[in-house]
Amino acid sequence: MYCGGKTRTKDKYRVVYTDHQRLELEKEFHYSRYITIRRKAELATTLSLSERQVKIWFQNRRAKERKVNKKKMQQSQQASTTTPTPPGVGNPGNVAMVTSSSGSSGLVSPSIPMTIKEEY
DNA sequence: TTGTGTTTTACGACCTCC
DNA sequence: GGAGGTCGTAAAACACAA
Repeated sequence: MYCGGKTRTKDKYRVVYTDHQRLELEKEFHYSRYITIRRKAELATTLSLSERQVKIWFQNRRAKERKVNKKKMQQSQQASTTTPTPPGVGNPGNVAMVTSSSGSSGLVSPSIPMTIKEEY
């Protein structure tokens, strides 16, 4: 399913996205962590990227978020073990929210929704 | 500078859902 | 079977202390 052909060429192992491209992708990610087919096509056009690149970017972005959340959880657990605070008090990272829907939006159900209804 | 650790693109392998 | 998900990883780009 190569959308735009090979992007990893000999002289360019990977390209660095511009600030504008990153910003737009981040905005879309903030709106919804799983992009729809339609939005993916739109973003790809407006940002001069291939749909494959947009898809990969979202995959990597979710991976990054999971990594950060994991780190946060470990830190909060360490804090709770080192300092004997009563459970349920504090927990700066909102752990309950972090585990399934992974934080910010809460738009996403824990089991990954393959069929996201098309907004717009 | 430069050595090193982290972040960012891109891909392959494997899995799930329709 | 195809599309798209996670996970692990490669390698360039970047940040930053020494």
